[in-house]
Amino acid sequence: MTDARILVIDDEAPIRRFLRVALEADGYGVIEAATARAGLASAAREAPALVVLDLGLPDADGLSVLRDLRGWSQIPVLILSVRVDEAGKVEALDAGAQDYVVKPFGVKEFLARVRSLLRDRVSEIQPSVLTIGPLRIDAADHSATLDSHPLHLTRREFDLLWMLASHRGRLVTQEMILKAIWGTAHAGDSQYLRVYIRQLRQKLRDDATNPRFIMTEPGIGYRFLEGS
Amino acid sequence: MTDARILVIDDEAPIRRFLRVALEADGYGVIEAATARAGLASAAREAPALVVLDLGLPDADGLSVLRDLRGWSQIPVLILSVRVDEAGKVEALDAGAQDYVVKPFGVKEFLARVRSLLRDRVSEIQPSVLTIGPLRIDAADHSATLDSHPLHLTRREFDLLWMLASHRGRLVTQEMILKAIWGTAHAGDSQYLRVYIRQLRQKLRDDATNPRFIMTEPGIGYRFLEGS
DNA sequence: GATCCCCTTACGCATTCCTTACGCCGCACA
DNA sequence: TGTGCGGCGTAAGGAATGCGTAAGGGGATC
Repeated sequence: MTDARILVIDDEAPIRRFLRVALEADGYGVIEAATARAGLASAAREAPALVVLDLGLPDADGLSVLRDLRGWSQIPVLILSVRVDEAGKVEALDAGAQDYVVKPFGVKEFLARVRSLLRDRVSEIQPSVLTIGPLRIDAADHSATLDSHPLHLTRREFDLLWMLASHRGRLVTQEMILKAIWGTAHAGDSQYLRVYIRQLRQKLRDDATNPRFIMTEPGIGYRFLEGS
Repeated sequence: MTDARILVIDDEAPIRRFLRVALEADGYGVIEAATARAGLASAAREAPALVVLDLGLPDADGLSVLRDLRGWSQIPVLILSVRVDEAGKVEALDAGAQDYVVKPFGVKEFLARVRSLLRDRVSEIQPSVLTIGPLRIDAADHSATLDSHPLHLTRREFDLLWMLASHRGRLVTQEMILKAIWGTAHAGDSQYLRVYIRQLRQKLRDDATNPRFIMTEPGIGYRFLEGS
């Protein structure tokens, strides 16, 4: 039915498994993350169509995950929580969540809410494999090939490539990239970016002054050029 | 805060009044309809930003209103209902509703859900692209074209162009521009302005004495002329 | 213990920004 | 009609910033 991928951020393995089974039965791909840190990293690397976020994470306040995410992404977020009080709901929704479901919940309602969230955004859903000219990028197994030859990319390099390529044609600001890959605390360290952009370009056999792939937008950020 | 108008379709006058008071307190305009028929007519006539639909209407099944609406409109719909069972929720959400709130409900949560639904549509309402005659300016892209030819603008030049063009037709004082682009500390350095106005005009092929775009208002500021 | 990856620093170069200088025009005033 | 003045437009050069590039240290992994 659909190849939309959904990121589930929850520290409890049974709940993750429960959600995985339910979502996969509806035809979605599921990515799991057990911690806030891993969840944010996955959100940046995988560009899922939806994030299901449990607020009861051990390593960080769930809302801080949401706020961090909203610093660089508009991916819709469905919150799971045991809190039934209004203040908690209001806080989460105002922090940028699209929906809020109280545990325990019915799986049919949950799936219906997921369908509703994804329905209006079908056109924005990223496939897990991008093909741009001679370049092929697979988010599922973090591999990339250029002219059918495998590219040996490090994690940071792949994250950066995916971030740019999944926004192909559009401008991506330095701040967005830094927040997504290095975290909000490093939003000003643009030097990181220059170093990794350089390494990426080298592996893509790209030229900074006459780029095939990564175009610099001086003072703003970068843009991945659209393949013909 | 906002001038979005919300259509409330509910047959019970006290509930309509209750919702009106709450929504207006949050700065929305409210349109009331007491029947399915009147609600659909209002939705078509007023093009509200959001529809709040109570399923317990006397003259028609609430879901039929929703399905009718979805036949010709993508206005987001928030459902109110007394039904707590999953089947009812699933049916409504799958019929095209964006959210489903069970009565009785907390007004704070309700308002937060309204904000959430309207938040995502702001970008659609407020486009980042200006088109003025042969000139096209895209704020999200930081790009501009003149007669379909790309303009190579520096950051300052683009900021200045956007400042003027987004106030098209209206007078913009030197002080406003200087404070916005160079900061309050440079509110008196009108020489900056003259230099960058000059560069902008050059790139826009504009003539200071007989301008197509940027008209000087001596002693006060500048005005971006309206395209015909 | 070797390798790989990430972070960090340094430096040259190009672009952009700021700053200064000067000419023109209209206006006021004599 | 001449003169001074203020505001604007224009030109050019030095300062500052931002980008690309190279290289090396520290820590994790195997």
